[in-house]
Amino acid sequence: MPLQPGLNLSEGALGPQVYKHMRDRIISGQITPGTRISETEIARHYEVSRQPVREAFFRLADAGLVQVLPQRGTLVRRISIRGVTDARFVREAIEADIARLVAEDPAPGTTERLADLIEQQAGVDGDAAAFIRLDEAFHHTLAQAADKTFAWRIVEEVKGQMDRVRFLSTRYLPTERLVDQHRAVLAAIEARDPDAASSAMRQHLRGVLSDLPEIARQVPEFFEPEG
Amino acid sequence: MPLQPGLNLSEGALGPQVYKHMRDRIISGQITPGTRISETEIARHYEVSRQPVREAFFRLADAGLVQVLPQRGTLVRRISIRGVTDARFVREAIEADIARLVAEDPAPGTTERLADLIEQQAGVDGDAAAFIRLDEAFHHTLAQAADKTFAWRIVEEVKGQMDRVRFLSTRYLPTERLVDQHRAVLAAIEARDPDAASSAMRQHLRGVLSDLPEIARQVPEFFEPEG
DNA sequence: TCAGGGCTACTAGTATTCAAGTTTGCGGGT
DNA sequence: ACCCGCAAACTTGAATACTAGTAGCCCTGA
Repeated sequence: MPLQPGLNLSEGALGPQVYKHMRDRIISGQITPGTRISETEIARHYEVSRQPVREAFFRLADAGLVQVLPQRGTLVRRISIRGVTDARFVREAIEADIARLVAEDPAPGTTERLADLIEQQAGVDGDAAAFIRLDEAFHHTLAQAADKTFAWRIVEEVKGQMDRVRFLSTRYLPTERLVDQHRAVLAAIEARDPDAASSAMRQHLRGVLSDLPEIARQVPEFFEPEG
Repeated sequence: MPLQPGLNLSEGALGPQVYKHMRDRIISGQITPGTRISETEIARHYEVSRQPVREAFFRLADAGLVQVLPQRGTLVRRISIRGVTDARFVREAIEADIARLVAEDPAPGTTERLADLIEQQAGVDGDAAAFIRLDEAFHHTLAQAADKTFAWRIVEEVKGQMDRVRFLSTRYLPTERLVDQHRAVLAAIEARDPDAASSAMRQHLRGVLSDLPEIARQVPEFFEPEG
């Protein structure tokens, strides 16, 4: 008899479950930025005690998704343009090097798997969540091919900030262009051209946020007031 | 009437204080890797309740410094060669790009500050902790000059694994060579040569761990058995 | 009407208690 | 002497109780 909203039961610790759930809700925009949430409120919602919720909040705060104000409350951070571009910087640095490594020596089966993912992406139409999932799979596959699972953890940690923006641009996601960019990365890898792979990845990750200013203009209430 | 070992009082939350303290103790090798520690034990030691200690343990686990085994105990992770090189990979990717940015457009006063730090480093003799502190200041200054404080947070998170090794090589720290590498980075920046700055940084960060295998051979009990 | 002060309701931080699972060691039986 | 099994003493996970501090509201007084 767990709970009504998501689902928690005796399969694994509660803290991480709450974290994942809250993280998804924030990144996907189900919780409006600026909303004030409280530990007790969330605890009631999931029908657990404050303890696991606190753990989740810590990690969310580390990820920059919420802001804890002692004795005052916790609120969902608005998207900071600065924060998003900073996240992109880190991600670009890491993934450019990963692409380089893969191009130098691709693990067997890598190119096939990447090509398959790209095809699936080309077939997606309109479903932003599905596309983002496939996009994540593409990048994750590259990281695995380079045998850099730890680096991928860092990327994941940072990626959330970028995905928040991408969920906002649901209808405007230029999937065509993104798929082409993935193709460019794959082509460079197949050509065993590390420099090309690296720069294709950089171009891709910069392009992902090309419409950031436009989105910030359209939904200003989701964004931190400019500094 | 706080406590005997470190010091905690009514200035800030206890959790972060415990985290910092434990982190330092682990990174500097004061707690032997493989040691089993328990929340209650540490709580008694700091004369606080288990709650803040738990928070600290979470973050230490995230940083890969401890391993929490439910219902069994928590133990200080041994140094994993794989983990250290993975950390270096991430750090190299980020800091190479930072060095590139700084070389493209150094903030005013940057080169002077870097030169000053290098001089201080050259003067250090034998004191590993002091040298590591100055080394950190050098890299931190670069990050600030590139206006990448967020990226620096990631670097810090990852740096711990590398510093553990460096603390072990107290006497063998080739400070001369490291200072020279810093000079190379600075020279590239002063020459406004982004490519040179980037590759000098990469070379530096790879060199830092050149004696890693040797150290692992000398103090095998600090290291994870090879996979 | 407006300004000031105190009270109340709510927040997160901390401490304490309870629960569930694992390890360890002792003791009896073979 | 050895092995099996049970029980007690740990461990962390979760829930509850308590503390301290903030903010906002209402009431009072001018």
